[in-house]
This record gives sequence, C-alpha cells and structure tokens, in this order.
Amino acid sequence: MVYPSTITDIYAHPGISDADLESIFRAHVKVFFYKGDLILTEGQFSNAYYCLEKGLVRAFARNIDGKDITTGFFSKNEIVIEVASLFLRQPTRENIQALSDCECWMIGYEAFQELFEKIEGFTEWGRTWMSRALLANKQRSLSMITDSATNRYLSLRREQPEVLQVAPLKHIASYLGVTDSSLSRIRKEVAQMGR
Amino acid sequence: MVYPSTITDIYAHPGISDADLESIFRAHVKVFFYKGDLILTEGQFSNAYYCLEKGLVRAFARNIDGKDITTGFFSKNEIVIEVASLFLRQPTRENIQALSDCECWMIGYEAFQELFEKIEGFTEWGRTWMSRALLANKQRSLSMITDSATNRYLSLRREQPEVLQVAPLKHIASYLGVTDSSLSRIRKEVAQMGR
DNA sequence: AAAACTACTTGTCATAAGGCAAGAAATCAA
DNA sequence: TTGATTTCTTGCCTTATGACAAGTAGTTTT
Repeated sequence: MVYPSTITDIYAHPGISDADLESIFRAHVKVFFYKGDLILTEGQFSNAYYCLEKGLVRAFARNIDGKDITTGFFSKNEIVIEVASLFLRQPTRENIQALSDCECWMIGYEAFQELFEKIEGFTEWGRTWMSRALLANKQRSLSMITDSATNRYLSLRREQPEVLQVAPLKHIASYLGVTDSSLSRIRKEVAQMGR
Repeated sequence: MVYPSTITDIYAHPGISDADLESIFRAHVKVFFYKGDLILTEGQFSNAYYCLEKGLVRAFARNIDGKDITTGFFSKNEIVIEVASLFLRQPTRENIQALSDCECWMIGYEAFQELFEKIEGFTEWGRTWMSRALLANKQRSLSMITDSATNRYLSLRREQPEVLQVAPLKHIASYLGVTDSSLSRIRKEVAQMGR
C-alpha cells in the first residue's frame, strides 16, 4: 500500500517496517485548517500532533508586555506539535496558528500511546525525532548569541525559504529577535548586497 | 535498598518501580572528573551520560572565530549529556568540561539501550526527560529574544545560583550572550540595585 | 620571590538595533 | 468602491552592547 509522502517521510526510520507504517498511518486522520486558525491556544491541553502535508504554521508565545513572539515555523512534511503540553500533560504556554490554508494528518494522544507501546521501533523513532528537535533548538539558541540579525535572516532564507514567501514580516522579525523596522532594513540591505 | 539521592531524583517517575530502579542503578558506574577535565571533546562520539552527584559542569561550542561559547551548565542531580551525539550516533560539535571536581554516575550507551528495551516505564521516563529538556531549551531561546542581558543574568542567579559562585565570569558571559566586559558592568549595576 | 598567567574591572569610542512616528502600499470588509 | 485595517518602509534620535586597550588583583609556576 502507498501512503502520503508526508507520512512516509516523517516516519522513515530503520526500526519501522512496512507493516508498522500501516498501523501508524491508520492511526492518523486528515484534518484541515484555514489561514489564521488557531490550532492550539495558550492555556489549553494539547491532545494531538499534526503531520503537515500542505501549508505553513507558526508557534508563538507572549512576552510580559503581551507582545507575541514567533518561536517557530512548521513547513510541509514537518510535525506540528507542542511537546511540553502533549507529553508532560500540562496546559500550553504557546499558541499554534495556521499562516495559510493547511492540510494535516492528525494523531491523538491515545492513539499515539498505543503505537508507542505496541510498535517496537516507534519509541526509537520518537527518541530520534526528539534528539533532532533538541539539536535544532540548541542551534537556534546558539545562533541568537553568535550570529548577527542579518545572518540569522540569511540562514532562515536558506533553510526555510517558504517562510519568507508566506509569513508576514512581523512574525519573521519576532522569530529572528528583531523589530519589524529592523528586519525591513535588513531585508533592504540584503537585496542590495545581492546585486 | 537505598540508592544515592542523585539516582532516585533523576529517575523518579510513576512508571519506574523499585525493582526497576535497582536494575537502573546497577547499570551505572561511579566516575570522577577533576576541575578542567574535558568529559567530551568535539569530534568524538559520545558513548555515555553522567548523573552528576557533585560538582559543576559546562558545555561549550566554538563559533566561527574559534571563540568558545558556553551553551549550558549542569548542576548537581542533573544529567550531563550530549543528546545529539549519544542518540543520533554522530560526532559531537560540543565540548563538555568539569568546572570543579565532580562525582558522577555514568551509564554507557549499550547499558542504556538494554534498559530502554527491558524496562517498560523507562521509555516513558526518557520521553518525559526529553520533553523537559526541549521545554527548557525553548525558554532559553525565548529569553534571548525577549529579555535584556540584565534580566537573563538575574534569571540565572535565581535558577542556578551555584553557577555564579563557581564558573568564571567569561563562561557566564558567553552563556548569557554578552561579552565579559558587559557582564562585569551588569553585575556592578545589579549589586548597586540590590542596596 | 619573581615571572607569567588568568580573572576581572574600567575607560573611550563605535555600532547595531530599538523606540517612535509618519506615510505609502496592499489587503480586507462593508 | 470606499473606507478601514494591516503590512511594510523610512527618518530621526536614543540606547545597549561590542571592540579594544589599559590596569589591578589574584593565582600558579618555576
């Protein structure tokens, strides 16, 4: 049987067989979100995660002044998830929002737990996924310290170019840790450099 | 049987029974490091992690100019680990160094894998640990964006006061994302505020 | 005990980014 | 299609932090 490439991509792992993949796929349900929809709101308990087949999603937190800071972007074939709330069973401090119309494969916490217990290689896969997420996060903190705002912008452009196409400047700015005025200037400067 | 509190602290989890804890404890070996020792060096493969019973440890990476940036401090009863190298089986880009004489309970990758396969609740425990680590990391990135250097310093003082006692200023400075001159001034300012 | 380091502080000056505000351009709503 | 709202740019000025360098104090080495 053939599964959506989003599923085969995300769950690709030596310990996961074709039969496993079938059980995994069956545990997912197709869901849609529309531009602007909040997939998760602070204070809620997260109860599922989403394999993103199409669209762009962002996570954001509020700082003390109530200003929202984008903490991450999720692109095609990535898992839209709030780990802390889902796995620590606590209310989330983050919000997750669709930045464009989205198609996802959702899996609920219960179904996930079953797979986690039943499928040998699934826990391994999970650990690997977590390790990668942790690594990515560390690199982000590091780049906040060692790179200039311009370089962080260039990295984002290199690694998630679709974000620059879809997300409004203010979300990108807060993600990069600068104001929108600054990002506007950075962008101008980069455009001139390019010539 | 009674185990070191470092062990009982770190492995405290509903899914882990007393019998489990015994197997877990048996898998650890006591090791010592001395001030300045490198526990892990960039380019090496990490093959173990360490439950820190006594002492202070830091992790650091090098930026493009070769300057070292402290990426984290490990205090008593925390796990000294380089997740990316240990679980993704790849050479590490980080260094881990003892900042004072240390006592640890070490567990090797093989022994860890066995526990992971044998003990039901251990995978759960691992997932929980990873989730917390991810959360902590996210909050760090966020604070690099939303807090001033002074506030980051105050947070560190609140959350890991022992770091300020033991680590030299330059390591603290690079961890906070400022130069040592700046940290020296911040510290002065904070001391004056305190009166 | 002299020499060599390392840790920390302080001064001067430079610079990246922020705060605020105005205005243009694009998008959305009625 | 007109008005309202959001998005983005730009200008002026301020500010936090960096770069560099000198100097003090403490520690380690020989």
